[in-house]
This record gives sequence, structure tokens and C-alpha cells, in this order.
Amino acid sequence: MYNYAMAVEPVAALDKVFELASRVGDLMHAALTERGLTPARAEVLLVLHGRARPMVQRELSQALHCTPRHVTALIDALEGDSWVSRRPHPSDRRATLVALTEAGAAAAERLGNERETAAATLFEGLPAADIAAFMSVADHLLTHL
Amino acid sequence: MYNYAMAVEPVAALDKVFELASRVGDLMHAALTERGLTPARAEVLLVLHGRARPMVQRELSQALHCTPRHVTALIDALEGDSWVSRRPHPSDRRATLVALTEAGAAAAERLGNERETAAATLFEGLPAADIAAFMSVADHLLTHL
DNA sequence: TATTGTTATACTCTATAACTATA
DNA sequence: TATAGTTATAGAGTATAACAATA
Repeated sequence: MYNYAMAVEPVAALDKVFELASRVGDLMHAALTERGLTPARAEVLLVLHGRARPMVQRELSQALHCTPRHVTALIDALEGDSWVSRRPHPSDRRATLVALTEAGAAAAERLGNERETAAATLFEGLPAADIAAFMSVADHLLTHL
Repeated sequence: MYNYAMAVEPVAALDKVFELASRVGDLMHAALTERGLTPARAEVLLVLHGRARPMVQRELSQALHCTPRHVTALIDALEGDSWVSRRPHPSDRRATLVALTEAGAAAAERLGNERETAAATLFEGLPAADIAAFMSVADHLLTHL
């Protein structure tokens, strides 16, 4: 018996990716707002936490794919809320070192943990083969962009 | 033989969704910029084209999930570039009817076509079963949000 | 001469609140 | 009294350009 529903519309599949990203993004945005963070600022905390060392703003602009100007604004805001601190670079007097405060490191740690448990919950109950196929399709799309 | 790589990290899978959405979004953004459009403004054109009739701004704000204030700004910009036109509602003098101009309708038509061919190209060569699994996982995630 | 971070400026997305005209 | 759209205001992301201090 033929299954006429088998042919998948590529546009619909791509739309699903956007809807997924949008809905998950909205949830994360809401969770971050509760803590006085924004997605871009949270990303700074996560990058700093991942590197596990102070970073020069120039490094941050490269890691975040944003302009030095934007880094200035992000660090201004994060410093104002005591998530990070600035201090002069010891050998290069043009540069500024940005480090997580204790509060910032704790927040980054929590954010990472919550992201993991949320993702695990979401994928719970799905057949491993389907998840593998999902990843394989995603990889195919990413490499063909 | 055991395959130690079989267990998929849910966080990695979710990250792929974001990377995918971000990369595709960047491409679309660049394509729109060339035509003097932004994603939000292009969405207005597509919605108007989909409904195939003039819409009141209030309708647009609901269809776009944005505030009436934002609709005013979007239509101001689109009208300034002659993609859409405003005219008074015939029976409700509070309301404004927004219609695509010929240029706007043509642009919406092109955007839709290009989206379809791009999506088809992207998914080309993938096993139908994998695409089906991809959709199934995406649906599972969307319903469990 | 090149690089780091800043000030200056601008555009877009987005939201809330107050207001006007109309229903 | 409620609704449609506007003005006013604001915060956030993003970008370019010019500039000062330093390398």
C-alpha cells in the first residue's frame, strides 16, 4: 500500500527548525529575564565559564562573533550588575581583562546545568535511532549551507 | 561490538537546532538586506501575500505576534519603500487597510519561491526515512515544550 | 603602523503607556 | 466603554566610523 503522506515538504521541515529554535529561545529568554540577564549577556557568562580564565575584550568579540563596540556595551551592563569585573591587562596596557565574579561563575554554572537537564527531559522517550537520524539530517543541512 | 558513540547528548542536539536556525537565518537576512528588506518586514509581505487580501493593522499585529506599535513602524517603513499602501477602511473609520503594491506582491511571490527551492536543494539527497525521523523528533520536541 | 577599547551615531526589533478618533 | 492606530519613551542587539592610548 502506498503512503502518499511519505513525501516530506522541505519547506515545512525547515519551518519546524525555526519554530523549534524560536520556542526554545522564548523559554530561555524568559528564564534569563527572571535573573536580570539577556541571551547575549548570558552567552558572555557561558563563554567566560567555558574558557575558565579571564579574557581580553578582543577575544570575547571573536568568540561571540560580535563587534568590539557591542562587547563594550555587554561588559558595561554585566559589570554594572556585578556578574563580571574588569581589570587592566598586566603587560598590555591597551587591553582589559574581563573575569567572572563569584556570582557570575555560579550563575554560569547553574545555567549550564539547567540547559542540560532541560535538554535531557525534552529528548526523553525518543527512540535512539530517531535521534541519530535527527542528528544526521541536521549535520547534512549544516554542511550543505 | 559496542558503539560508545551511540548515546547522543541532548544538549548537542538542541545546539544543532539553534545553529541551524541561526545559519539559515543569516542567509535569509543577507538575501533580504540586498533588497532593502528586514526579516520582520519580509514577514509582513509574506503574511499579506498568504491572505491574498488587504488587512487591517490590528489583524497584522495578531498574525505577526507583535504589538500594534510595532505594526505601525513596520508599515511606515514598508510604505516608505512602496512595498505596501495604506488606505482608509470603508466602513470603520478608525481602521486602516494595508495592501501589497504590485512591487510588494511580486517580491512576496519571489521570496516564497526562493524559499521553496532553497529548502528543496538543502534536503536533496537525504534518505526519506531520515527526513521522516527528523520531522518526528521535531514534532515530539514541539509538543513537549 | 597596527591594535585595543571607547565615544559617537544610527537602525532595527520589541515593549509599555498615554492619547485621539471612532465605534 | 471599548477598539484602532498613533505618539512618546525606552531597552536591547547590531553595525560603522572616528579617535585616544598603547604596542
